[in-house]
Amino acid sequence: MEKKITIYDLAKELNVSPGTISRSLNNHPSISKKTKDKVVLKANELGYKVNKFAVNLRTQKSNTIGVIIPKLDSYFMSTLLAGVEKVANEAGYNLIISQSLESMEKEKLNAKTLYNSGIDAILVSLAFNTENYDHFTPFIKSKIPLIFMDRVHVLPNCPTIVIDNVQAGYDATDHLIQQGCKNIIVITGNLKRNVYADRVLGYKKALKANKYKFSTDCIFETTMEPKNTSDVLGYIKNMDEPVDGLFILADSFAAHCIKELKKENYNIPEDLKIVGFNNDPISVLVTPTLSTIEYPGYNMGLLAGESIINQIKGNINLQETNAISLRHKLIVRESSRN
Amino acid sequence: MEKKITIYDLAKELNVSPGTISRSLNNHPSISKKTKDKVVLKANELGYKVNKFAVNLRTQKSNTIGVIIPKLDSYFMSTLLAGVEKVANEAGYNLIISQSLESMEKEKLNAKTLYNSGIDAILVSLAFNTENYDHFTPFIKSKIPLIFMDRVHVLPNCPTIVIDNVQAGYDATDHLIQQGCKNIIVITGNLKRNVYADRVLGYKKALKANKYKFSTDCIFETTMEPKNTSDVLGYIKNMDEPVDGLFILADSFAAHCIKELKKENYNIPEDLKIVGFNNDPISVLVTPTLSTIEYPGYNMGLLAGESIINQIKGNINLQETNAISLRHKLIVRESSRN
DNA sequence: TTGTATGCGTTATCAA
DNA sequence: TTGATAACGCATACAA
Repeated sequence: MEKKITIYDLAKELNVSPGTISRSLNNHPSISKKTKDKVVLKANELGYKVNKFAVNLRTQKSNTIGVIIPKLDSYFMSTLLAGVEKVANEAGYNLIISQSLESMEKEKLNAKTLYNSGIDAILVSLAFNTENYDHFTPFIKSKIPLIFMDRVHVLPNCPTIVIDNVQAGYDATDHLIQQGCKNIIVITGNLKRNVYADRVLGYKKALKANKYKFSTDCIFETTMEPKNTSDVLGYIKNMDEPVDGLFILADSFAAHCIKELKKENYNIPEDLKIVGFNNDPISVLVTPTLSTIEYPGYNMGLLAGESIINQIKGNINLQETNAISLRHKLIVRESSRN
Repeated sequence: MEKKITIYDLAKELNVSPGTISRSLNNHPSISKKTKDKVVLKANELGYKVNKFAVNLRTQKSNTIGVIIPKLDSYFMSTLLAGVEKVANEAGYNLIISQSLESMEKEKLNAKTLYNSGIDAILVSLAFNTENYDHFTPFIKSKIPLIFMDRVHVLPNCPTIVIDNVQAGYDATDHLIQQGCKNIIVITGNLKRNVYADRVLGYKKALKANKYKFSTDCIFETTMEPKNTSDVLGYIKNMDEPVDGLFILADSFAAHCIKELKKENYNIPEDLKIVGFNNDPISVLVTPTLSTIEYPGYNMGLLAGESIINQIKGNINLQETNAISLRHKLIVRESSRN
């Protein structure tokens, strides 16, 4: 382990050719068991370690998957990543992870870096404000598999892994309506992102199906940072009709809102019913416990990992699996119960 | 971008040698501005992209930092990682992240994989049950910088980045004592890990300083998974003397405990005062809000990133920076207030 | 079953 | 300021 041992050193030691060493180490079928054993033994003895740099150059592959996500420190994302990492690791792939910090510019840089670093495939969840997708074309042109997760965009040959956000939005809204809410407001993140836009779409559909009238006033867009709860409260208080239902598209922000609302003496669920999104652990710890949509982050990660590895290995039918949709579930808790 | 362009292609196009191309692209001082411009222009025109595999092989470096952490999906860890990633990214390094899932065996595998993959340095936070550290010796022997973060172990030439867990444990306990608690129980994770052992040590010190007697019954070790709250409750209820203080070494678990305790009609803080650890976002959302120790995960990540990069670049004095300790802070909230 | 020889795309040394 | 050439360590096509 002191000096770097190469296959040439082993070859010299054992009086065979470097080719034989290489083949033995890679368990090539043409090599006799005897030779293989001999080589492997010697390799361990001398502390031989393959030089991945050479292997990579030779094979033009890195056994590495790149990942771009908005932020590492969110419950959903870290759960998703945990899933991806598990699958990738088991399949012998490493993960290079970078965060866009919700900025398209950083996302572009990350994409470029990852492209140059020679990853075999890439997994992406888009930043809040990404509206140009040219930074992904190099991957497509070079036929490097690209899969979008959760915050997706439709690009040729790039499968997406999502839940049915429209239906989820519908389910949540319909539930609030069934609970008797008359004036339901949606608190959403950036509507450029499919996840939010689709949920809002579902909200509208549910209103329509229940013959409620829709008004754009009922949509409040925010960055969903804790400091912005006061904006939400201010907005709600100034509505003409009293608000009795809140559909907040992220549990963590919903939890902060609940805290503020309680301070202002709103009674939840009596005066105001709330449904969140994600089934973040916070949802069972907050008082009242938060109704929400279960969002299978870990499973999404597992699936994304499996899919991308299948694509790398070429054993997948792209046409058939262009958009994978995972199942969501409405979980009713105290915050929306009568 | 269609066919792979190499420096040879550029050389042929421009009638210069490949060496000149390489030097131009790397902004080597010996090349005239005119040639450089010409080369760069052509490179962009043809969509040239360096082959990192070749660069890595040639230079025997990968500009990549390996990371092993117990779990990606915890607030503290994802925050820590966010910090590391930021610094690394800005310095032009990629992060290869793998999780041990709290298992020493997986940690060993991860270490081996990362070692083989040719990372330039490695950052580690140990699994719950790691008690053998041989899997790190290859890095030390090969002089690959290794820094332990948070869950650390003292190994030659491996700096550690931590907070003063002993003092933090002392502060929390002393606070509970000052609030009038007579019988304080510590709920801890695996005591093999410095973070927990040290906090418990601080707890003992605080008892001693206040002339309280210590009993091993006052320490309850658990995996701190939500499902284990009932064990905690059972334990507390069966104590001879009524418990009036709880020092729970992780906010997330503390939050779950509070929920259970409230169900059992404990009054917090009247009957029972609680201090957690980490200043997890949950601590302000739970009712009552949770007193805790602020744990600077993001800053720890930044520092870890900076330190490891300094070490890679060789501009650091190892002796001087063997153990970096970050500042913690007791945050008093409702759960321990009189 | 094994050996030989070449190339993967760079960087760096030495000469010019 | 530039060119020629030799590594870097491995995998593989082709020969033996």
